Amino acid sequence: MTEPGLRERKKLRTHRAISEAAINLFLSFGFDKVSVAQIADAAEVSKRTLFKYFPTKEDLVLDRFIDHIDEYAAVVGARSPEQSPLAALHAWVLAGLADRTPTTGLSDHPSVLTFYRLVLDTPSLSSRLRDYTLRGVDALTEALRVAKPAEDELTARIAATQVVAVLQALAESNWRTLLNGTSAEAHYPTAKRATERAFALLENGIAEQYG
Amino acid sequence: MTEPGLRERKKLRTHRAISEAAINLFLSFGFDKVSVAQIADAAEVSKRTLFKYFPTKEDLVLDRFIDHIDEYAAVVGARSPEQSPLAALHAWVLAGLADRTPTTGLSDHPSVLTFYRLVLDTPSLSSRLRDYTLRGVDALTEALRVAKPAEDELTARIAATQVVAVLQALAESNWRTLLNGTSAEAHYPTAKRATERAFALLENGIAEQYG
DNA sequence: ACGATAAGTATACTTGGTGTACTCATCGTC
DNA sequence: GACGATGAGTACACCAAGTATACTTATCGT
Repeated sequence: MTEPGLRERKKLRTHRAISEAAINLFLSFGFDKVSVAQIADAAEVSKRTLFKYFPTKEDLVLDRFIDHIDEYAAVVGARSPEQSPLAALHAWVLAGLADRTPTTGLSDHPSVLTFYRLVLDTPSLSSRLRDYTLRGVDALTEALRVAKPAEDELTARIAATQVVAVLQALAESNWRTLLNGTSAEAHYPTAKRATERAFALLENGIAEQYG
Repeated sequence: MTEPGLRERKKLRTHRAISEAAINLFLSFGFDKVSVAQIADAAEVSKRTLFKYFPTKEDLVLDRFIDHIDEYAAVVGARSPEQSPLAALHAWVLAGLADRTPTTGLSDHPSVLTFYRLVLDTPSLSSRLRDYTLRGVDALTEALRVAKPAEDELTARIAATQVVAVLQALAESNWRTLLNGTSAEAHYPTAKRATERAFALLENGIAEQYG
């Protein structure tokens, strides 16, 4: 186990400096009111360096989401052997709600809230976030294939698509409620009920409602 | 019923001239190898005019998809009263497959194929296409609410999300098969089976497979 | 200490998209 | 059939995201 050298530590610091400068400016003035040149200035690096760390302006914000794109797949992959993929995801979402994990959309820490507001009302950010989400579908498809090799690829893909779409819709619904002023505390029971409902729809289909 | 005046006809012509110039150039050289300035030149209009007709470069290609955004919602809205929303969508997809409708991904007309190839291997185009798809979800959510007012908004939204995601995945799977060289004729039975499977998953859920 | 390697910079460029002020064609009305 | 209002189209200058090139400087392994 080698320590990270000076070079690595400096890279980390530069990364953080740029990211923080960007977020601060974005939160103060709005995403489109701040140019990357201003951010580079504030972080005391050249524009070229900035783009070496963050390939696009959007990534300055969404960088923090990237770690989470494979989360669904990871949950399925790490489940205990007797647990089904859906059961694992279900339990994980419920735990996330109880913990007020940002991923579930039920965190009302001010910083998290402003962050989500930024994303939701900047179209280019929402759009690029969806790009990431799509990669999550690929990962989950793969995880489902591993979990149940008997099912064919298309089935796994369809199921993964449904799961991601539903969980995403659920989280977004929670965000919007919180952005409207409801506290996480107050919304918790409703969010829990919505989750149960969503998993019921996933598991048993929508024929009962719309078939 | 008034005839379209000269002004309107000229607008139509300009629109077509720009669109055709763009598609030709894109198919010949690739989306990122052609600048909007070149397209404006080829269409003999100013850059400013081009952007009056097509708000972004991507829209030069995706303009033709816009008409189809609300298609799912329209199908649900126009169904006969005794038919359920899902049944209407199901029948419509099967009819589309039989007709080789481009929307279903089962058309192997060369022009349609090159068109889809262009979209699939240009990330910015795929991305913007997904933006449109999302608007389709909104429309379908609304249509489902009208169809079954007893269900709450979140349920409708979740169901709509699932439907759109699944049908999209189906179409994309068909495209890829056709782009790999299989004829629409040869793929038809498989595509039909996949559709039945997909609707079964939608209607009855995925608990049997992954629960 | 030293040479390889990689981080960072300065500068100029391309290109998508917008703002402004203008010309010119079409339209409805008299 | 001329006439003023309206809106399509143009020319030109501009902004900002991202890239290419050629360079300097800091860290690393030997």
